[in-house]
Amino acid sequence: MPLQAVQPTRLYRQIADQIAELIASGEFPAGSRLPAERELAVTLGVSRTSVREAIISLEMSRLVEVRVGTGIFVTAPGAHAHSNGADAGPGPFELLDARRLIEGEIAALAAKNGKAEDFDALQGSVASMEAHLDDFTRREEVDRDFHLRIAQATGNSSLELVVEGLWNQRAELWGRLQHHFHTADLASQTVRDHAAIARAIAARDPAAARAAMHRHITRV
Amino acid sequence: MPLQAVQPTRLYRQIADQIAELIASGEFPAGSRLPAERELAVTLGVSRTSVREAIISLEMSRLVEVRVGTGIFVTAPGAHAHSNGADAGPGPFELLDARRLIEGEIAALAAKNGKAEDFDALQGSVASMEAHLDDFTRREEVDRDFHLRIAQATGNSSLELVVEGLWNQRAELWGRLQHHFHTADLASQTVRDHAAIARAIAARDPAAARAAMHRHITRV
DNA sequence: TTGGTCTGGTGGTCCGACAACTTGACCACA
DNA sequence: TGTGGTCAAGTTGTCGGACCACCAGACCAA
Repeated sequence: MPLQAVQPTRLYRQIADQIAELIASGEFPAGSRLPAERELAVTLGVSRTSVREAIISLEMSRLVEVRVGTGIFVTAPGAHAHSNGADAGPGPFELLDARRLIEGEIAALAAKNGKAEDFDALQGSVASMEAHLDDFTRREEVDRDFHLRIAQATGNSSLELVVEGLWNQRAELWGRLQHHFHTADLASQTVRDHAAIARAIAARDPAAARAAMHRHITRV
Repeated sequence: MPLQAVQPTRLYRQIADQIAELIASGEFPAGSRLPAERELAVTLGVSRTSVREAIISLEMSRLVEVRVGTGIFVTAPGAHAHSNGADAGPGPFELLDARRLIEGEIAALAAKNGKAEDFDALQGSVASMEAHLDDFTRREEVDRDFHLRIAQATGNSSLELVVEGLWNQRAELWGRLQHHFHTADLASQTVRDHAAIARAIAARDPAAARAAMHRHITRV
């Protein structure tokens, strides 16, 4: 197994992850106020600058809303319905259904068309996720990357764009969703699922690949 | 019209927008390096802190990639090609392959889940195309509309977005492709194909719907 | 009751400093 | 020749402190 690249973990990401997890765990319910930036900085033992950067990244993910002079608030689910009005967007179950259908077929096609280097890349992605089991943000990136690589393995860049679109839908959903189940259990389950999918694809078994992908997404 | 609420514009937002526009306009091509943070700060007449916050927001949007100790780079990976003219993007055959795979499955699902009103809409779309056989632009619209309605018939708005994405890819392709075969023959063949697909879906026959869609796209 | 003022707390921005890192040039040694 | 070490310049990362604008609530006077 080749060595994998390491990269420095930036502080603001760790902070953002911690806060995101607290929100997900219900420590900070939707609509509640977070501690002040200065207070967070002292509590976390970092500078206010870093806290601010973390808050901005959370704001970008629509997890949090900053009100000048007042405080930082956990985004309430129905908050931006007013500005968007009619555009409800697809629900999480629709998205998962769509992914099961499409990514299942793509996995099958990847098993048929994939090349050795694609299989290696998938294997590497699984290993990378295993190595970052406790890094929430990193895990999300690797997860997305894994599914994109499968699409890449089909040799069809159009399909790659389709999968990218699906993940963008997912990102949009993220802001509207209140709770997030991100336990250690689920993370390791995801790793196992990914490994199974990678195996089926590498074995060039389209039916097994499709089935493994279906199982994976159903479980999610 | 009553007064509308004003909101304070935060600096990092304005900066991020400016940089994003420069990237979109090709001023900073994919893969190129942005000026250093300090330099940007001087150029924009703001503090480095604000520039950093803007960069983080761009990083969150995957528009930009920060390499510690080296610089800030416009995200380049060979995946997509919107702003970069040199990059090939998906070819027409890739796109058709992708459409055959995905729209085939969607047609099958539409046959399973579709409602009577969906079938009517499809039927209406076919009739509309028949009525505008010699109007090129109108035909294109109806064609796109037909495929979108099928996705709609699945009752899954996520899939609708996927099909929309595929047609956007197609639109982009046209910008690069000069000529098109648009004979009267092909037009009437398309009408017949669409009619066959609509029939199969209305008959709630998933296998037939998938097969009809495959035949249609293969012919194109 | 109404409107003004004050006050404490909050986020927004700026500045200067230093640490950690990357890169390339240069140099000593085998 | 080339291998590895050292150094310097430039970059992002983090820090602490400072000041400003803004918000909310308390308080007060007409």
